[in-house]
Amino acid sequence: MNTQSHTKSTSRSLPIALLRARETVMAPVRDMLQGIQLTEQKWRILRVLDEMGEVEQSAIANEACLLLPSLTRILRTMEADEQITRRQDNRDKRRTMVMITDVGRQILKENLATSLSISNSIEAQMGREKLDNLLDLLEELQAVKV
Amino acid sequence: MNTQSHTKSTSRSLPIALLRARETVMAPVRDMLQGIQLTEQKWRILRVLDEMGEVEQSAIANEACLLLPSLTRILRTMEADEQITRRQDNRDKRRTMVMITDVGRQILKENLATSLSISNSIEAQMGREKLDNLLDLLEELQAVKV
DNA sequence: TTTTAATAGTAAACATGTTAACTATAAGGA
DNA sequence: TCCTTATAGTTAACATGTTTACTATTAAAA
Repeated sequence: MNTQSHTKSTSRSLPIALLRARETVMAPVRDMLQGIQLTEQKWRILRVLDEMGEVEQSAIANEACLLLPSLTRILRTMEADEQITRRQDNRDKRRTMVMITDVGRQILKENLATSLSISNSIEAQMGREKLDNLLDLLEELQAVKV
Repeated sequence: MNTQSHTKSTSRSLPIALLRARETVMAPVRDMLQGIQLTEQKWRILRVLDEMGEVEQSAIANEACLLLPSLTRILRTMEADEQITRRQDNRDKRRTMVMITDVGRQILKENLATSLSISNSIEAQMGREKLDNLLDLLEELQAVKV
């Protein structure tokens, strides 16, 4: 008898189930990104910036689910690659405002079709209803206070 | 109009929703682990080993959702800390068999209660039914071929 | 106002994620 | 058997995750 015989088996463990599910979804996205020298994180950042316009770094971190120290490093290379621009905010000099560039937008544009076809493939196999159900449950889980 | 106006907003994006949900679930687990100098990955490895007995590294990687190069490094420190043992398999000398030690089991034992109370707290707030529903959907998503 | 506390971001250190190249061993086919 | 291919694992290099400590600036309290 093992130590955790009273616990859920790892196969029915929420953290691992979330991890595995994410692996499945991200595998084809990573294939796409590898072709264009972009990491999953940079892709998320570009999408958030395109969606939100010029925003401060904390907002990006929040939306793209990254910690600020990681973001600092990633934005440094993205700025060097001219995918984004950064400038100090005038009102609050602690803030750095970040914006996507045309280069960044071009990357999104060029990969939109592939990205969409991946989503569509998942939707086709799971069904719209189940997918919505899943997203609702995930949103609810996020809101839990542990 | 932004580039991805035809795409799902990031808030309704499956990869980010999975990431966020995982953050919520793992936050209290990380708090627990930080107190005992253990990373989330080492915790997963100990649980898998306790559950599966002596297994080869590929099996651990598979179960704990880790890549072999990561596992190689992590097991090296866990072996030094005497939480696991490793030995070459006689039949197939390519394989390394890994086993949890008493030290490792003790760590699990000492944190079982906390781990359980975290699970229970989530279950209490989401409800058993929804949680099962979520786990089923995640399992189904994992099985999708993209 | 002066002090104190909070916020935004960076730096450093160490662990893990990720890919590619490599070694050793085993399995299969000619 | 010899050659080829596949498998298990390691190493190296670079990117990100994670925590702690730090700077600069702003807000709030005394």
